[in-house]
Amino acid sequence: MDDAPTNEPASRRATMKDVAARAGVGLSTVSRVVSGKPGVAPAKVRAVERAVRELNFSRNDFAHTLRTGTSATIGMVVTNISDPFFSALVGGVEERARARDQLVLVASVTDDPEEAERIIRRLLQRRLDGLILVAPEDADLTFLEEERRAGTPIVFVDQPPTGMDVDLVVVDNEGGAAGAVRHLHRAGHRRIACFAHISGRYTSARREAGYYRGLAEVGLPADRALVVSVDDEVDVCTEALLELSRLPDPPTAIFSTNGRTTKAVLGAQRLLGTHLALVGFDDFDLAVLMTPPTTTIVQDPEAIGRAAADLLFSRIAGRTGPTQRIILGTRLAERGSGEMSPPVAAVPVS
Amino acid sequence: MDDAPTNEPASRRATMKDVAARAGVGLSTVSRVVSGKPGVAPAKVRAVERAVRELNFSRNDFAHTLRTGTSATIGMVVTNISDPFFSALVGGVEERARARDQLVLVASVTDDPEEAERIIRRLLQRRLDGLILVAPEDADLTFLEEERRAGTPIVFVDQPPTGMDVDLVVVDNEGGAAGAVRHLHRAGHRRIACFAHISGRYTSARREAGYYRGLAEVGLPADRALVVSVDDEVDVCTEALLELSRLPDPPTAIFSTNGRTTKAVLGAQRLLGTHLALVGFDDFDLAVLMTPPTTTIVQDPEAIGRAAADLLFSRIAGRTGPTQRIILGTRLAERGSGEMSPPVAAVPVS
DNA sequence: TTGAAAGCGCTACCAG
DNA sequence: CTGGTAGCGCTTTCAA
Repeated sequence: MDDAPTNEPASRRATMKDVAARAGVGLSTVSRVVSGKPGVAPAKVRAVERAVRELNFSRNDFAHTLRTGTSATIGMVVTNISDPFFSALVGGVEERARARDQLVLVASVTDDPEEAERIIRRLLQRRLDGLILVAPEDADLTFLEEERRAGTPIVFVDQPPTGMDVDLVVVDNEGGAAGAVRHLHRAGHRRIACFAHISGRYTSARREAGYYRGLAEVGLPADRALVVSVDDEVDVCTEALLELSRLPDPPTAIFSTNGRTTKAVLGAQRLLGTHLALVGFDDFDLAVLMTPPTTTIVQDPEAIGRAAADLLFSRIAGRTGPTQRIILGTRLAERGSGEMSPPVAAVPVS
Repeated sequence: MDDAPTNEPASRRATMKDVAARAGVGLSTVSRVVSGKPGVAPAKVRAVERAVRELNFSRNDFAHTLRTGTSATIGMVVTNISDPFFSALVGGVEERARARDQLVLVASVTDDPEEAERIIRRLLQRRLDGLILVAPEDADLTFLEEERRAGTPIVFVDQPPTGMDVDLVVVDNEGGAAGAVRHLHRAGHRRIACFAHISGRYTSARREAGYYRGLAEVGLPADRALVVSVDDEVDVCTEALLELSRLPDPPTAIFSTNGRTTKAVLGAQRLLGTHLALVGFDDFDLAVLMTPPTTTIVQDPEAIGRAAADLLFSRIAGRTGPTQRIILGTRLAERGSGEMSPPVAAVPVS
């Protein structure tokens, strides 16, 4: 019946004005206390803090950002958040952002380049302090130049956009792939096939290039017949495996250019009952539980994320100068699947 | 020397005022065109659109939100974005949000309950339209009640907060676990161990309860000695396995309460060379490539995400009424690891 | 040390 | 149909 606060109605959120009224001080004083600015009498500080607590006040970030022009938020765009590689990447960025008390606005886009552009534009409307981006293949990202000029730092990860000079964090795809080939050669293999992901994404292409470089390094001839284009489907890999087996001089080992392809090859080999040696780019969870355990080229997605975040924050902090590209190394995790398989059967001599 | 735009300086971003000036119309007209409101002369619409393009204008979302009070953004808090389960969950939410042209602000928190509260508060300062939350264990979330009363819809997923009546989406943990036990019983197992995750998180506890229910359903006695607490470490699981094997009447099968534990058990069995039957809650990528392929209780994290998003959006749209809890079913993916292992060796009779 | 007041860029309500 | 104008909640001069 009276105006005592009942429980139901969605009570409007408290603003600084409310706090000021309650604490019996001016609006500016509240602002100063809330943002931790010095030069306020201790008594008033206490009064304000009490009012804040009582009113459950929390500053409206939108008003704050509108006024100051800085949002304490960075954006991140990945092509597929469900992919463990990308989610680990986000994890690395999150970690660094948290340390700086920044929020990360993550958007996951599909392969549709138009949609990617729409989402990125949406993100940018947020007047983010900066942006970390896995460039969607085929997307026209030139509008981002504009954005960078307007003052939003942008860092690309995993793969660079075409035709732009940008801050970038990638791994040494070529070096890693070459190392895989050297490893297989050392194990005695002379016919090494390459399963390249058909999409021809930047990383696959670099890794295929590394495959050729590795062959050259160990003095093996490059044979186009040994390079097949596949995707992550087991069927497709099975088909490719079959075709390879019909070659006059079939391969004894496979290098696969990415994690999903490696898993598909594993599935195909199981289906076919074949046991070609295998080294795959990208580590995965259960590699060690395969039979035999799968040797992989390991990259550290969290480290990539951290490096990208560090680079971005240094730009946000005002570092100028030429664009920077950071190339992270890879590591060979040797687990046995690269070895020459025994000539006939797997039955050990007892 | 003159004021022609050179390339270097970080040119201030265009505002509606700039667009209005350029197009020779009023500010309100620009606002109308930009937000697609009807009732503007076609000629002016075109003029504004041209100016927008020329100035590369994009609406400042902060000002928009400040004015309208709605941010077209929902928040999502997960405990570990790098976990494939949670990233798939986010993927499901993203999918639905995208369809509604909403952005998702994802924050990943650690196990530290204080930090979780800080991050959630930060998120809430953004005046989000709604929040989807995986309740961090042990965190005191009562301050969220306040928030809900202030009008921010909140949906919990995967596990409910303690002591709050909330909108919720979970899977039928108990039913799934009971199904696993029934499956093992059907395969002939009479001594079934349960590997429960030590943290005692909600899901593990529910699944352990389901294990007991399953035993009861098939008329098997509950034996506390068969229930062990483990984490995701291979060592710990190895130890547990060893201990179990020393029992006078050792188990012939294992039910494991979550994906990470299942993988650890797999690793432990490989280490020990044991081959107990195994059914694990949570599916994983390479289950089919294990030897034998691992039978799992499958839940669909993307479906959980979608359901949570739908529930949230219906609240945002104004649906009132009692809280709703949605329980999603699980599915048994039978792959062979639940079968009775052959009495002696795995060598087939030729 | 403090409060009043002028906006940040936008929307929505006016009167025309 | 259109433009002027009053704020959304906050920060930041500027005087007092």
